[in-house]
Amino acid sequence: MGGMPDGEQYKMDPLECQVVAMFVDGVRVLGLPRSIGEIYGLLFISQTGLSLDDIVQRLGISKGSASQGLRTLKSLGAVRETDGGADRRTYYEPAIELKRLAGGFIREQIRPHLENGKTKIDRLALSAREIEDPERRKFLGERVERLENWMRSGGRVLPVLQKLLGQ
Amino acid sequence: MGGMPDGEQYKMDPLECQVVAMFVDGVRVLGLPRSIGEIYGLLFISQTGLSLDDIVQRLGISKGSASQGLRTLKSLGAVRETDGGADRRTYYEPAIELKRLAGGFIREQIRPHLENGKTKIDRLALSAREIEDPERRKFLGERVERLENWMRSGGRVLPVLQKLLGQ
DNA sequence: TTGATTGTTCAATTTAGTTTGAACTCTCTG
DNA sequence: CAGAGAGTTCAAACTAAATTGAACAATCAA
Repeated sequence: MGGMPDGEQYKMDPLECQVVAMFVDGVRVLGLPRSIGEIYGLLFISQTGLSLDDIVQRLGISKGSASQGLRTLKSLGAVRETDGGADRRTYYEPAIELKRLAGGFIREQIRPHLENGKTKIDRLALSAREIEDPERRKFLGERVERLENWMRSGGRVLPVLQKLLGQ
Repeated sequence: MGGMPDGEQYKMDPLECQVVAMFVDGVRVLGLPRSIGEIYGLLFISQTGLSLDDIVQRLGISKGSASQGLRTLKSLGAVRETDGGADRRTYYEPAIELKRLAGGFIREQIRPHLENGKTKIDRLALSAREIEDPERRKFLGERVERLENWMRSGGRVLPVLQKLLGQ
């Protein structure tokens, strides 16, 4: 009789909220959606793996959001699945080694853009060579070269980054 | 009689459009608004400095957007102003050294978040020490330590990054 | 001082991106 | 095979962020 209404029993405590809010801020810098930060933050501060339903309950977000967020986190290598034993559910745990997190982010979010950029610059270089006016053509050639330099620098930096972050 | 309608005479040519589109993509990765990419891209591919009105005309964006975009680019050190001689207008030119661009971005966008994160972790560490349950307290202490490590790594990486990008 | 020109500000609007939730698939159990 | 539980999908609703544009400030010239 009486007692706590359904849905109240899984709320996060203030400290957990603090951590979740911190990660929400953190992922915004990386250009990822809020829910990703919430989910990772909750996992980060939880002592045991959590199921999709646990996450939905504690964060008060929809199953759809949680499912999509977990998919992204998996693709980034930021969470891993563990089999719940007898239970039919999947449980999720966070990867907490910076090396792994940074590696996943670089692989999934940065490298593709670098590749893409290189392709675009190649196309640009072709267009630039077609320009009639020699002075303009020379200028464009210099700019294209500059862009190619930027890309080379980017390519050189990433492995160093990963190395430094890998402890 | 006849002739080109007003507003047509300053449109960008296809190659300029290509470059602008490339930079629009580029800045999105950095979490900056589209207009920033458009403006920087246009300046990057222009042989002479451009006034605010030039930018408005060629990109077909509002004066407000151009003004705000230029402010951000200035704060990032990505454009510099040149005085238009007799002209009362200010002209803008792009900074094209990767070192300068990366340095500005790190200073304006990354460092502040790192500082902010450190503050939040300090507060978190205090909260964590108040927890009654010793097992939970120990776990939280470990997580906080992990966060502090991440921040330290971040702090170490930035100078190296700048060095590598500085040619 | 008045009018013209350049650039800024910010409330309202528009756009882009995220979240929801109902419908669906898959798999397991009895 | 029917039904229940777990998880996914995606169109629609919602929210956050960028852009517009009109009013405003600042500066200069006559």
